[in-house]
Amino acid sequence: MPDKTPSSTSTPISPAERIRATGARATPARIRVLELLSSAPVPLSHHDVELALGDATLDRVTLYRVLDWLVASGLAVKRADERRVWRFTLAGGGQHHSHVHFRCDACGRVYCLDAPAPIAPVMPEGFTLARLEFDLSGRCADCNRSAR
Amino acid sequence: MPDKTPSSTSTPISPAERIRATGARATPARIRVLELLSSAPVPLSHHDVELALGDATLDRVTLYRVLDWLVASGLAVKRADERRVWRFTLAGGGQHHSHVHFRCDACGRVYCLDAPAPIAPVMPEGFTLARLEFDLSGRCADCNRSAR
DNA sequence: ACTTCAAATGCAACAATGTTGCAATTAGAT
DNA sequence: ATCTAATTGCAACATTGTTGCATTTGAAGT
Ligand SMILES: [Mn+2]
Ligand SMILES: [Mn+2]
Ligand SMILES: [Zn+2]
Ligand SMILES: [Zn+2]
Repeated sequence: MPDKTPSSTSTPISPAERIRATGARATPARIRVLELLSSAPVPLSHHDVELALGDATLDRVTLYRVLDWLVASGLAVKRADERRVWRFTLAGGGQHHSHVHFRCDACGRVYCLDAPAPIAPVMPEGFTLARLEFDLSGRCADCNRSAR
Repeated sequence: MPDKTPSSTSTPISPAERIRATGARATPARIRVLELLSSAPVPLSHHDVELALGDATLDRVTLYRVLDWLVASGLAVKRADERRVWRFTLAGGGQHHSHVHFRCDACGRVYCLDAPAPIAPVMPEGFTLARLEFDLSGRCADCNRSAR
């Protein structure tokens, strides 16, 4: 049964459409950046996006504004990585969360452990839990070895 | 029974002594900053220290170097706060670790839950676990209420 | 198609935070 | 008191982020 939804085609919503759906203008800058976030396998920093845009470069300030607008409009999510760099991901896809990470205090590398995420504690009344992250730190094998 | 430790007085080790114990020079800059960290009830940022130094101001770069040296020498610990500002604490006091935090995505406030810290997973061979942190995020009661 | 105008952009200027190179100073050993 | 490597101060630079304002443009209406 293909496409029975009233007043919509079966085509997945395009970046431009998702932008217009918020009531704002679908500009090339927003479309291009949203496309990048959509296809990126990992969260992108401001700098990553700058590089990925290549010759079709946006003004630096415009890019800051586009990224923040995407977040404000609910289309993207902004998170600081372990090096305190802001990274942006497409909103909605809850699948990448609940990781268990180990950060080496010596070399800074981050390891993604495949331990099961711990069970969420009971939240205080009225709180909504969206994401849960378990971060461990210490020294990695490499650094322990080279330290003697 | 006061003070029976061999070759030491009962006086707590002074900042200058702790610095010399590392083999480095006890300079006014290092002593002053270490004193500040010792008496601070909360982790201090570079800027906090600048302000606290008042008229006895150090050069900005020297302060960066002193703080980083304190960390490298093991006398202090450097951690990013939830606003991505580096904050420094006296090392050793292990009591503040293994907290469970909740950060509200809407208002940014951080709540310190009193849930028990989860059990550490088995570490890969050669890894040393130093600290473990369980971070939850979502919306707090205040923000959920005002959102409707 | 043409007009209209708030929304979005580009650009210049600024601010905050952190880094590097190097000459001058100084802690602490002899 | 002298000596010297460790530390400091300063100038210059880099990166990341913000603000004000003149110009351009998406898209709604004609
Ligand atoms: Mn860049
Ligand atoms: Mn400052
Ligand atoms: Zn390591
Ligand atoms: Zn809140």
